[in-house]
Amino acid sequence: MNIKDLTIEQLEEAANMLKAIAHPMRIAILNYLDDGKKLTVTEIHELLKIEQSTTSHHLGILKDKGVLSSKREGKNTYYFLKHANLSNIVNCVSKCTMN
Amino acid sequence: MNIKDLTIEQLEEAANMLKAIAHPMRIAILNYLDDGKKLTVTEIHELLKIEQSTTSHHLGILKDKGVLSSKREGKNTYYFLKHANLSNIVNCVSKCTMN
DNA sequence: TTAACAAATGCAAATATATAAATATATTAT
DNA sequence: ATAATATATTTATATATTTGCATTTGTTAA
Repeated sequence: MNIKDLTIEQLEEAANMLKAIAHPMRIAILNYLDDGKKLTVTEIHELLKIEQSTTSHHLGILKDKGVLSSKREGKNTYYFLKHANLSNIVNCVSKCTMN
Repeated sequence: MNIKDLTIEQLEEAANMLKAIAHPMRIAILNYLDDGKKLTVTEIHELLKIEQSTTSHHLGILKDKGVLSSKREGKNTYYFLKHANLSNIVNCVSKCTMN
């Protein structure tokens, strides 16, 4: 299938995924989750110094749009990249800002 | 410089770039502009079957955020990718939708 | 300079998103 | 069952984005 022939639904799915990533705090989250790292909501909330509810909200968006997965272990929920290659997107754009 | 140490300004710039891309019509536009192709506003407006002003608006956003460049030739303005590697982002996300 | 075409801009209404405070739910230990 | 901790959800307000119509600006040819 040619990439130019994406249906409107596929374009929307791709856009939703990118939209999920396209936020300063969510990019910062993804930068911490490279190399298969797994972090809890509290760890991320402390690393980024943002509200717990805001952190949970951002993680929910990333999970809902297929960027992250999560796994509960006791009281904690660990979040991690669903597809390792999604790091490339963040790396690529982040590098564009380092000139 | 470590990618984890991006400043808030750099995170915002990266987010703005991704936000520019993260729209169904704009992804469709970028899919047409691979391999260094150059297309006019009218060509894109006809290919995508969207209003001329809407097309121009989307192209303006992509240019403003550093995704596209443009070059006027007579009555036409040609738009093209500013950095060839930005195709990777679109390819990567688009492929995620083709499973 | 006027007509015709190409592209960009101003505007308004509809829709979507971000944030944080407050509250609710889930899990574990006592 | 209660307390303590971790996470998620609800809600409200503020802000941003999308779209197309109408208009304006830029360019070429007659």
